[in-house]
Amino acid sequence: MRIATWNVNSIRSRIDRAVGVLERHDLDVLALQETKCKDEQFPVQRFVDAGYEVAMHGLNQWNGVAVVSRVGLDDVQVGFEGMPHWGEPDPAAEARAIGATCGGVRVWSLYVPNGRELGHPHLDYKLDWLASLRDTAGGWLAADAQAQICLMGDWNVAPTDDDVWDPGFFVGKTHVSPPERAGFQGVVDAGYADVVREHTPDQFTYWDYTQLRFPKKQGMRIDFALASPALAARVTGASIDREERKGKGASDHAPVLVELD
DNA sequence: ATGGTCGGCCCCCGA
Repeated sequence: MRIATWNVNSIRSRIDRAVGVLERHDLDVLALQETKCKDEQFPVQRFVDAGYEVAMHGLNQWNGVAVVSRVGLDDVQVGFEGMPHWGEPDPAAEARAIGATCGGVRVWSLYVPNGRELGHPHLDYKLDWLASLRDTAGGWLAADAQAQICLMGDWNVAPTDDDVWDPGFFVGKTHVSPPERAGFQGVVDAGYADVVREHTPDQFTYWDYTQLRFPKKQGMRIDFALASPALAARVTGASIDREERKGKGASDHAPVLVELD
């Protein structure tokens, strides 16, 4: 089984590339973030034509998440228990998390709040969001230690200084601050392991569109697949599809892929 | 080379 996560930065503008990713990597499941469209605008048929089912949740031109699967798509759930919201009274309205059971694996597509800037209320929202995820996902493992769960998506956190091209550049910026790193670590401490890093040393997943960041290799590692112990035991490999970042019409993120036995 | 932001309720905001 092969699963992946990708911040697609608008599914409508990149549907050809998305189908290409599925087929090139022979993926069973793909978690998408920043779909940037309402559900009725989602190009579902293109995935159906390629042999996949889709569960999505997006209410506006921001955010938006989806799970694409060809190995079943059961028990779809939008948001998680206690998920904080921003602006909208309905937690589901933020469209930042969707989960489904695919081929026996509980897959979550997550789009962690960006935080905007240090001191901004949105950063508090981000930290609250990560804390709620930690508590809820930790609870799933407390209820079933053998659960096969993958929390994957755009975490908007670079957990170590090795995960940014120049730590000096990021002093005073979001994504690297101690509270954000603690928020990420909290989910790890709740029992979820990054199963990609060991297979992709010194690789980034995101390069800003500006300043020629990609050709200059000035990126960040902020997209992760965190697996429960039972699922982590099945991982046989992982990779980051840097090729997908190349050329006209690329997302600013690269797909992150995980192979399971 | 991969190339000088990009996407979307689009001239401004969020990432």
